[in-house]
Amino acid sequence: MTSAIRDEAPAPEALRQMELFAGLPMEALTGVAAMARGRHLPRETRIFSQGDPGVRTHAVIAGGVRISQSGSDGAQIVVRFVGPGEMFGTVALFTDGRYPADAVTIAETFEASWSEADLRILMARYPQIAINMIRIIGTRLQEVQERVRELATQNAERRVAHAVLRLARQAGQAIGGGTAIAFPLRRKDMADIAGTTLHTASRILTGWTKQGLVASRNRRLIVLKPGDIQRIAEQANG
Amino acid sequence: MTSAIRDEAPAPEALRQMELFAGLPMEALTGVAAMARGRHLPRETRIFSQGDPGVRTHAVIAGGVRISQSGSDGAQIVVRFVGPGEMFGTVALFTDGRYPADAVTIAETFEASWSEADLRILMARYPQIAINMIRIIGTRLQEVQERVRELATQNAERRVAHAVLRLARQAGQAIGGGTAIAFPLRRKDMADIAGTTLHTASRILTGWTKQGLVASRNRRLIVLKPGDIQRIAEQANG
DNA sequence: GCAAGGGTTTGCGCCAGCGCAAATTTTCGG
DNA sequence: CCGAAAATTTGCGCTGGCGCAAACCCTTGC
Repeated sequence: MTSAIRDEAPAPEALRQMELFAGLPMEALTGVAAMARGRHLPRETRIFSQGDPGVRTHAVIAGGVRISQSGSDGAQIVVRFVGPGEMFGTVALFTDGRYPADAVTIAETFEASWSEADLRILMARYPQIAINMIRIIGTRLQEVQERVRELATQNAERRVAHAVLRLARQAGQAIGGGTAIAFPLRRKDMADIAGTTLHTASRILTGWTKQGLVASRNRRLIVLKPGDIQRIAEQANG
Repeated sequence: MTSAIRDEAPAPEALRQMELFAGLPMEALTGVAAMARGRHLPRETRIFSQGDPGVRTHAVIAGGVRISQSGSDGAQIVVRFVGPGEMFGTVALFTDGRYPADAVTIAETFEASWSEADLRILMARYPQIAINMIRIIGTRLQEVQERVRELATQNAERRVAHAVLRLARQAGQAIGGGTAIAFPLRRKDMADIAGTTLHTASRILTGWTKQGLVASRNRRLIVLKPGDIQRIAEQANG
């Protein structure tokens, strides 16, 4: 999977895994692949910045990207982490044409992208792509909505628990005795995801570590007892 | 505008105003109108409940609808208020087929709706509808994202200020010396929108009333000094 | 191997705002 | 117009978690 990280067009087989192109015939995937620009990027590379005119739609083939947003005041939050097979920067095309957030790689990453013009051509030719996109954005809308509810009603520990479970589901890989989250994550990242501060996130995770619920190996979080974390996420406040 | 509240198909002209059908030829609108089911509903009528299988897409022609969501714990938030020309219940069609929230009228309302089958037929015939829907959901995604950032980084007063401004922009109508929000809004509603409690929302709004920034006339909030509220919304915390 | 710098942990004080409860006002049916 | 029910306002005490600051630890380059 990580063996093919080079600067070239992505393989049609890789695209089949992608939510946006699901259900397309092989012949279509070949066309999609031909229109793609593939790029191999080192970690901590900025792909686009908030406010940039959004001319391309992106997808992660391998690696990971952090999407973060900052307000007119300095305040910053992490919108989400994008892993293999997921799209990002798509919404900009159809709204005001500007990227609503920053995108920065968090590891060595192979990324594919399509121009707005090409994507519209593809959509016109294969309406399934438009339907897929509605489903993708719709699902994301529901997830973000869920996050709003969490922020409004749950305390910090529950929010961190939810964030950890979400990340494990999205980017977890089995490791001896637990599930490791693929990306390296700083405490600040966890805090920004869960909507709390560095300090509070640190306290919570340290507490969990002492209880043996999670562990950390060089910036990578390992979930040892998902059941217990689940319980924290679900328990009533207080 | 409110004169035509009766139980019948909506006029094609009314549909032209709707974001989902923008840019369609008149002949298409006639078809869309023919497929619609129009209903006149008294206030506090439940249109659908969270978890119901989502078989129809809805639009408000006149009146207003409150969309609220409750978690597995009892906690509840107001997702948004839907005014004339806006759609609701659309996302359910393309994701898991269940409504993700409750919809209840907050005033006498004329609502139109389309079946999933009809909507898919329309989309196949007029691809512009699919594009419109992507833009609508995309815009909403950005707004909700914004709300996440607010909740994570701003204090209660700023959040209430943002909520009031958003409502005034969305459903404001000029009234002698100010902008009135069309719907009747309880303190609890304001609290749920801003992600705070009934009590805190009450204190804040009472404070503003004493300073002459807002006024209340039978449940309807009137914004007297939008500039000052804007300033509160933008000021740094503390 | 060591020093420098970034990331993390932790102690401590403080306050925004939650929650309870009671008083007050508004709404609404009859 | 009256009384009951609902909504709103307000006082008060308490606490989660923020913010500062210091100490600690772990990487990374030389």
